[in-house]
Amino acid sequence: MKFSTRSRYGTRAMLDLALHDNSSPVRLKDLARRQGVSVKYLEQIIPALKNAGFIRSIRGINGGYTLAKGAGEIRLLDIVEALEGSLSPVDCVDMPKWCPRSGECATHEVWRDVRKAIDDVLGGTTLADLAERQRALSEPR
Amino acid sequence: MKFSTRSRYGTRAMLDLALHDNSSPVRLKDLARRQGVSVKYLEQIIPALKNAGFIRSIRGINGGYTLAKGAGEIRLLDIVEALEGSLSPVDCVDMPKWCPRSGECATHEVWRDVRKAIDDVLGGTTLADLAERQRALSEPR
DNA sequence: AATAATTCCTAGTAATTATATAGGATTATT
DNA sequence: AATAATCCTATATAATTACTAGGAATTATT
Repeated sequence: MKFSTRSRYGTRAMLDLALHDNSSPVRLKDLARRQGVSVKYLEQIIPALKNAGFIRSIRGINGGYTLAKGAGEIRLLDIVEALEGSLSPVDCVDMPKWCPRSGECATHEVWRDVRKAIDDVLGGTTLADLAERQRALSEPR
Repeated sequence: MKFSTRSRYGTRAMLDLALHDNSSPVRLKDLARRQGVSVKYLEQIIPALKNAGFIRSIRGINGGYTLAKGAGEIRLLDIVEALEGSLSPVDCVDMPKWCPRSGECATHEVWRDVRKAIDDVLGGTTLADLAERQRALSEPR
């Protein structure tokens, strides 16, 4: 019941892009250095974010990545699901038929509740919210 | 981000024991048949529940398992953690030092919120609640 | 005392997933 | 033409998952 490093690194990458939004494209090299992840591994994670339509890439020299939408339109739920797959703690939540008991199983209902609770947290937080939290954390006091 | 079969089967096993509480000890054979799991696999899951103090075993012929406490005193959170380990979606939630960034990382806060949401659902549901839900589901209407 | 039915314990194993690394192809600026 | 970036595909390794197997220990019944 852990998120994979893909989700952790990928979410941090999205946050990094959000914080550098209104500047020139962010090079993978810089992103990797700031986040403490290898370029090669990030390179493998990024396509999922691109396919999901969250980021745009610019190739060639002076290339890099930028957000493809406003940070306020991207929910953390979407990011993590793009990287991790469904966040249902058991398969019967997404596919009731997957388990023949699901219709008459009380645990099924609880797993559904768990899923909803995760949805509410991650679905209620946008990348803009996350960036704001980050700025608050980094702010000198 | 899935529960293991240990958690799914183990929780169902606990529910089964709760539903057969005030009768003679439940044999693993019967439990396994009703839940559609092999005896051998359940045999491997059960010790975690016993070590956690949730069930009691009676050895020898006519042996089996019973709950060791009232169903109302056992939270699903405790059961799943006994079977699954910590439900924190990332290690930095339990061990902030595990990631050097945790003190200044906004994602850390969100992962903490996710953990809390799961805690609230699973910590707010006892085995007695689950059994009641199950009875309601099985009830003829 | 023997038998049978149960839990208990330890080890093994095949498949999958996680976490990367490697090498080179493609693209665009200068 | 050179350079610096993204893109694509393959490979490696370690850990985890989901079991299975075999037999030892225990206890009620006969």
